[in-house]
Amino acid sequence: MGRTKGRRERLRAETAAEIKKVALELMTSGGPDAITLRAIARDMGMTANAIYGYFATRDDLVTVLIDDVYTSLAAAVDTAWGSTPAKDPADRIQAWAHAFRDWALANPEGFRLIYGDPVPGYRAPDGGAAPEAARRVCAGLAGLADAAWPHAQHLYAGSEFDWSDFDAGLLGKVRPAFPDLPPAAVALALRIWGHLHGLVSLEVYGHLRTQTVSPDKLFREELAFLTRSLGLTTGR
Amino acid sequence: MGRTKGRRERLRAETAAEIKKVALELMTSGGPDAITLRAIARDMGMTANAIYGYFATRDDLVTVLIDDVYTSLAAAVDTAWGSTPAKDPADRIQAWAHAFRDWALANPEGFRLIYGDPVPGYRAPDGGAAPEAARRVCAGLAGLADAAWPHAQHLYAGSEFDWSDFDAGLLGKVRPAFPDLPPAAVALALRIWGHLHGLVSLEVYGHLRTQTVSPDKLFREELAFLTRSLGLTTGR
DNA sequence: TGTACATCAGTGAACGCGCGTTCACTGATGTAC
DNA sequence: TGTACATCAGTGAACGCGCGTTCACTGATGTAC
Repeated sequence: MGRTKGRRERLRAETAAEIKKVALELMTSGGPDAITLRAIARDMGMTANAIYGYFATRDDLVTVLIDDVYTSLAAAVDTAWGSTPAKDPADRIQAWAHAFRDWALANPEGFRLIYGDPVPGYRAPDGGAAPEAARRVCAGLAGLADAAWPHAQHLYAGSEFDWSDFDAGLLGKVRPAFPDLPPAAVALALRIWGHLHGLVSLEVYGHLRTQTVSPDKLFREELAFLTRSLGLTTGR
Repeated sequence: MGRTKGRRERLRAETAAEIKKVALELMTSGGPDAITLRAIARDMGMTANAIYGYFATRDDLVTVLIDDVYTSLAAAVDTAWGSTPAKDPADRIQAWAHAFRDWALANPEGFRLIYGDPVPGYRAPDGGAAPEAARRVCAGLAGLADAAWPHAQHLYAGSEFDWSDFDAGLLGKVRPAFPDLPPAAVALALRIWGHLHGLVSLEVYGHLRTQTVSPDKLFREELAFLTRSLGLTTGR
């Protein structure tokens, strides 16, 4: 009896998952506004209004999509970080960065959904899992700077940054987790984010593939220079 | 008679320019797919079909928009580069990079149009000014690497790149202009592009403003580290 | 085990909307004598 | 300078389309006795 009920629930969950999967696939081929209930239904061999049994509205679907996708990115980078020994900062940084890129290449629609043009007509609601996932990614970046800081801090003696340069919300996330991090290191974290985001988004949006056939080699060289410039030696 | 004819032509050109301006404004507030003939016409107090007097089709309008915008970016970076003395590579690099960022911040819609999600349903035609503008921006980046290479090349002794890593089209643009540039320097140019693109696109898409109130300071520090890591000293 | 009932995933027709595009037109601006 | 004509920017109605969403419904799946 629990069994039969479980079966219905499982089918429900599978259909909901398929709706999300198809929505992301549609986005890959046609941009964020290709996520239409009718197109999803068409792909699944259903009628459009069947989707209302799973999501109250199109915006609800998009919200769940963003939450899912963001959480999956956060999990990917956290896992990579956690499964590298803490004593080797260069390896940890490289693991985090590679996890970031690998996730983006495996989920290009997700990357666009999070970091690209907003879905037309969509406004993010207050709740949802996305803010928490954003916090984790953000804390991950701060962790990169934190790991490197003991070796790199002498390079930042002349940094012009102080706490007032940063958003209070960001500091609220970062300072409790990394109490020893100075403003210059937070700026370093943002710069590292810029480096990673730049190469990855050029690649996801197809601008890099038209220039080089070896984007991974480029990314590896980027990380080699990054860790070297932070005074770290790497085992990789 | 040349006068009166000139007047009509001037009015025509002004209307065409206004259509393009309004189209970009619409994109700012609503993403690329907010560029609809009806919305443009509404903003201008015209009927939608009046636009057909200026552009044969909506895709035509988008094509002209992209051409215009890309050409204006190419002009901005070329001008900045050209108006800095060749003897000071660090200054030239910083001028080029700042021109890139300043242009993007002044034309965020343009930046998204060139580097962001494609306009839904739009396919770029073969002709147009965009490829030429892309070539100029690309050559500009190669110029950055070229300027820095004499000072920086010792850092790239172990580079794994060779000519086969790059797209033939890219090399066709770059090698004639910079015949002395080795593969490692082309990779450097792409990495620099990544750094600039990363910070600028994070800023244009609003991800940086939620973290720091001083994105210019961050960009300046980025360039300071870049030129320093390339073995260049700067007068700025 | 068999039958009557409840649940509920999905249907099919319909709504109002904004879109790109076409068409026949109007009326002001400019031209020719 | 005055009049007849040509140009051409913009109008207004209409088309077919895909969209989100609502509604009353059907029919298979599961439940209770």
